[in-house]
Amino acid sequence: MNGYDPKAIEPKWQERWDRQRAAEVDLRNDKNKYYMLMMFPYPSGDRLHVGHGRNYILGDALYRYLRMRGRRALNPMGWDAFGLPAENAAIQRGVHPRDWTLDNIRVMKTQFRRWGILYDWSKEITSCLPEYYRWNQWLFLRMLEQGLAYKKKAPVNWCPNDRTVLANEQVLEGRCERCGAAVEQRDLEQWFLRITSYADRLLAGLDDLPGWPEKVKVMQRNWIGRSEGAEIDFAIVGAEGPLTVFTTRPDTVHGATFLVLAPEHPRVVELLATHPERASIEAWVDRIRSTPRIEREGEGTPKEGRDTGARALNPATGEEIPIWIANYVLPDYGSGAIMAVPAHDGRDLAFARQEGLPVRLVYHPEGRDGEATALAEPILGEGVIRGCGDFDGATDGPETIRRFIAWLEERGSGRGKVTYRLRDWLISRQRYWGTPIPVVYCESCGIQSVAATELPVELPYDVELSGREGNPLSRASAFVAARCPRCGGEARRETDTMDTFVDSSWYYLRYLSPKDGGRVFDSQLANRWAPVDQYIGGIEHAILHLLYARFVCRVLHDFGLVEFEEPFANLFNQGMITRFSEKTGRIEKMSKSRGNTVSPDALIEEMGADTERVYTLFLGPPEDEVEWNDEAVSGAHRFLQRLWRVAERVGSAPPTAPADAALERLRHATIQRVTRDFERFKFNTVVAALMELLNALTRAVEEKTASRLCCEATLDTLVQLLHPIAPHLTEELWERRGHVESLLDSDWPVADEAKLKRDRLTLVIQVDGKLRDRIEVDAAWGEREVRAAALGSVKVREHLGGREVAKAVLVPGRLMNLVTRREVS
RNA sequence: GCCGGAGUGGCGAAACGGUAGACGCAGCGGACUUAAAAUCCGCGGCCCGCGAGGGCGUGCAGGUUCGACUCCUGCCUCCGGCACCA
Repeated sequence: MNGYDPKAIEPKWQERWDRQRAAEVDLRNDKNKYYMLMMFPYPSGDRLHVGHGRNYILGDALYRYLRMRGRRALNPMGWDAFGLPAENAAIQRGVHPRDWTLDNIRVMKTQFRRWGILYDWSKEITSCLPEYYRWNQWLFLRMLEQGLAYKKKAPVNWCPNDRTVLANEQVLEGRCERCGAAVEQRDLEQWFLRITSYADRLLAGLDDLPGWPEKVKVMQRNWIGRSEGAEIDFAIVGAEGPLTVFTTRPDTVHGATFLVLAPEHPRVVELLATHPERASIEAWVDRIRSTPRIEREGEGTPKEGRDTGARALNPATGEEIPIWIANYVLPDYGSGAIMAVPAHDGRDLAFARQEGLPVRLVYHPEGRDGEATALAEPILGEGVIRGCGDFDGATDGPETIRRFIAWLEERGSGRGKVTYRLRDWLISRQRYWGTPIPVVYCESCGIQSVAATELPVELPYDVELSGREGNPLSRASAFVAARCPRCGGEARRETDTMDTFVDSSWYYLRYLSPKDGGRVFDSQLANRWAPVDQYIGGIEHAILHLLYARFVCRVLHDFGLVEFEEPFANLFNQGMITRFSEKTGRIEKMSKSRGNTVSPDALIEEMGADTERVYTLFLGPPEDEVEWNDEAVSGAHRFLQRLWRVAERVGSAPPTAPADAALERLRHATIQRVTRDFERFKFNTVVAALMELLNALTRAVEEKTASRLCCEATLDTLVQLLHPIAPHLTEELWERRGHVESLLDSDWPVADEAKLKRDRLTLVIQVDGKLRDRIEVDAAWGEREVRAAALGSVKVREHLGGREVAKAVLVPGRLMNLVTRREVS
């Protein structure tokens, strides 16, 4: 045998796995099925670095483990292939997005292969190909038909850099999630999906997901943002129709001393119609409306407002109160209008003080009477109602709120109402590289769906990608020109494309029948294989992708296409890999832009993919953020080299030797530990346990303390347990040991309880909880015998110092604690 | 501000309420070598002590317990999410 040479071994096994189609699953048999899935990647064109490697290596280790445990594991892979970078590459380098993307996919595939990662490539999907995206269009049309897709003119988030609109979820702190540019507000006609009508189901469903990290569920709950309260109608003096506000505190309606509308509120124009300074106020409204979100909604943003001059009637007091417009009221929450109760709300109080508006107490704090005019802080959660008739004496709490709602409903001036923070999902994008929205505009028939038989609406290949303002598709006249499916007349094709999160909202179902040209997916297979048993991906999708996928799953459920409502039974979020960045001078997430990436190519060249895999998994718990240490990689490499060397020498062990039982015990204990840790995703301690076993085996072989048979059995076990983590090396050793079948098809070792037993063991003796001695005891001994033996120890007697033992606690197999203090009674 | 999560050697970390620091990196000492690399063996929390040994130690302060890194209460620091959501 030669030394350990990963450069020879790794390609050999990669080729063999390819040839054997090692990961291909026949879906007709779903016995013992396990659907595992990595979030499909965007083929970005940047070569994958070791930080990316973590996800894929983690998934592959799980996959191989499942296979060895006898599961029929499905592990497909595909490409989230639409998106802006492809279009930007086209603008910058003149490559067509399609060619650029498909090239990147080829490169990424070879990188996966070099890592020794197994996917069922017969199920591959690529979202930018019409075979896939036609079903996005189909889904859209079904949703349009059901009223779940609609078009409306609304103030939307506009990214001036990417020159497209964004969904709410894609705006982080007022900035574009992709490029970081400050998002502006524009009024545009856009397509939306009605996710809000699923808000309650999406919220309730979270309670049925025990296999999801609590953190993700909390984030989704906050995002959906359910709040209970009431709508209250305020009549406008001298105008038709009431102004409706939403409030969570209908019990403070008597304290509402003015109303405030968002500048976008539809009645602003009407209320300002007769105002003497109408022009200047409208100019102010326009300025607020076009302010970037980050400036308008930032915490430190000063409150600004204008009095409309119009007045409303407080339905509780009958009093006339002014109607204001202010920047601190959000247009797209509740009804875009609030009743201001300065006495009991900090924001209203600040605004009232600034503008000199009146403050009226509803809840009067005990012993601090008549302070309303001097109030510096709002009264929250204390006090008793006064001056409100029948409600007098009530205290702040849900019961009082319920009474007020009942009272408002009785009088017809309000009703209980639940509001969500969640907005409808804006899916229109003014970009080329996405799924065309399949509708046409006809002069006489209006918006018309493209007929199902006309799908897919294919993205034209030849378009001019110049980076100019506006969607390149709208300048592709051959694409825009269409026929109205209803009247046959001339029509204009929709040029908006879909948000790429539409692609990823149902792709896990398409993997099950990727080539089916006749339907979106095979429902029967979907009901047998889905939901996905284990989904793995980054925490950055906690809201965006995972919420959309849960929504679309329910839609498909309601269409009768799947029986389940939750797409992913278990979710695992791996942590990211960090490294010191010369550029920023800090330890940061590994990424090309921060210039702190480590390329796997050189690493694999030098030490092999197995070394990278072992190191990556050994680095720390998979869910934690871990720092890449260039020097520490060699430890993983040394481990594999030592394994190789011991495999070469194992044959030299003697036929019989004294310490077989000890090595056997460790072998079985390791099987138990490793199996448990694989189940818990603790790959780092799996590696540690295997290092310990190897250390023991090496010692036994070197010192000739265990027999050849025993050493070989230990080596075989070690090789099997290590296979999910270092697949190439272990396959090679397994083959050299004379095994014929692939390790993937070998049976996972089972720990033998009997082998774990021992006759004598070392027990720790504590005196008053402090370790004082270790003694050899018979495993069968009970408390009495152990206690006698413990008292036989000189050290123990010294520490007892003649005191009486009040109590002796025996933890079998571990320790005995001798307590001298008496219980205090 | 609200909601999560985390604080353990020089570093990455481990530890069903039961011997804190397994495993590894870096370091130190030694073997092999003309030498170096590679490899192998040994040491390694802090303090006192020549030593045997003893004391202290898991962010801080308390509590529960025979026994607490682990459970409870209060605080500090860091990280993440949300944030004028009425």
